[in-house]
Amino acid sequence: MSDPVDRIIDSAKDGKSILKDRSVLHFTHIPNTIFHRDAEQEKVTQSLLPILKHAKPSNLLIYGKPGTGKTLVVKKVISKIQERVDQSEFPTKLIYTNAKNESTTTGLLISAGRQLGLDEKELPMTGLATGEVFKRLLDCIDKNNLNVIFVIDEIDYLAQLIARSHKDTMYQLTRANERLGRGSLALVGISNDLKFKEMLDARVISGLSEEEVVFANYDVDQLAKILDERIGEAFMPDSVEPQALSLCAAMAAKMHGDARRAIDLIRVAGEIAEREQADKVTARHVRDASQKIEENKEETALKSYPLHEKLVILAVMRAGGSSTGEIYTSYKNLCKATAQDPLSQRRVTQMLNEVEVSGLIDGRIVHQGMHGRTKKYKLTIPTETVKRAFKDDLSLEDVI
DNA sequence: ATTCCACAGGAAACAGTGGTCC
DNA sequence: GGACCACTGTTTCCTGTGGAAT
Repeated sequence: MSDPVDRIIDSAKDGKSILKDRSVLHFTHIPNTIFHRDAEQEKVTQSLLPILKHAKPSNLLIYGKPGTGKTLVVKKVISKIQERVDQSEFPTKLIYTNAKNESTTTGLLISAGRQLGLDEKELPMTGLATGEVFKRLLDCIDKNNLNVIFVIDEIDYLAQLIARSHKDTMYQLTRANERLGRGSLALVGISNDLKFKEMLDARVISGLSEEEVVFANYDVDQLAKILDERIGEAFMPDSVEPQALSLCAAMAAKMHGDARRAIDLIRVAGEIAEREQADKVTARHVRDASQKIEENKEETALKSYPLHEKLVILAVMRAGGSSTGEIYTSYKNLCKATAQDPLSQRRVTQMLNEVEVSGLIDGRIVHQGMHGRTKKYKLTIPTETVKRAFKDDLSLEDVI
């Protein structure tokens, strides 16, 4: 019997690859043509165009579900504009941040500052008041006479952060030009959530949405066309069955027409097919890929939780379908078994809500009349997935 | 009609960490 | 070195809830 490691390496080396260029299937890849987005590209270009005439562009708000090509279009337009602008005479600067990656509003401003070239000394990560961080940012723009386009992806998260911290960062950002002597700052907000404006102050809304562009969801045919183009670049000729392509498009169309999801699916399906040394990617590979993506997502989410959240999830698993009170009792027992100090019931209720948002557990309010009101929780994923995700956590060894 | 249960969930306060600024 | 700041994670306190029981 040959060595299993050698056998796999040898077969991979000898087997012919059906994937030609997998980087094309990565989400950062910007394709040459962005299908079905001509009107949106025109609108975005129009509103940023004033910068070519040395004037301040309008603030712009872009809406659309994930995977509708919003970020792609913005990046393309800005890179084209940057090619045309005379940098020596009219220095333009693009700053891109994703609000989802920042846990605080100050963090977002500091990330912007770094991209403007401010170092740790000029703009420290911590210790400064938000107003001071903002002032240093504006000073930098003013001093260098910069014309900045500040793209904030997933701006709805920023709105949530602001709602939590009661700061007026967003208002200050939209009115930054009033404080700038030289240079300018234009905001491009990208949001997945059409209703996010409801969270904002009327003053901020008027400042932010001088122009708006809405990206519609892709339908099955449009997704199929996008996939066809990417497959042509990424795979060897005739290595993806038409049924596999159609299934990918159909599955992604069900998820509000998410092109990114469609591309992920075909990539993972391709990798599965390649591992099996199949000649072609089939519909079965796509179904396997879909299942694998889901499982990975759940396991990663479970693993990323802190210890007490994990204990709460285990408590829900043990007391499946029970009320908050019963779950709390189960949680306290788990704490005892793992030698942890239990947190308050209020905090555990809060954690249950947080976990519910992620979709791993499902909560339903039940009115029991004389027996009060409670919320009953149950796991939405198999208990096996939870056990698999937690098995490497040493502090949970005794309770799994 | 009123009472009562078993919580849900908002608000405020607090403790602790890790930093800057003067 | 003390005042100040941002932030996280938590506790404490409190009000609200809807239907069964009385």
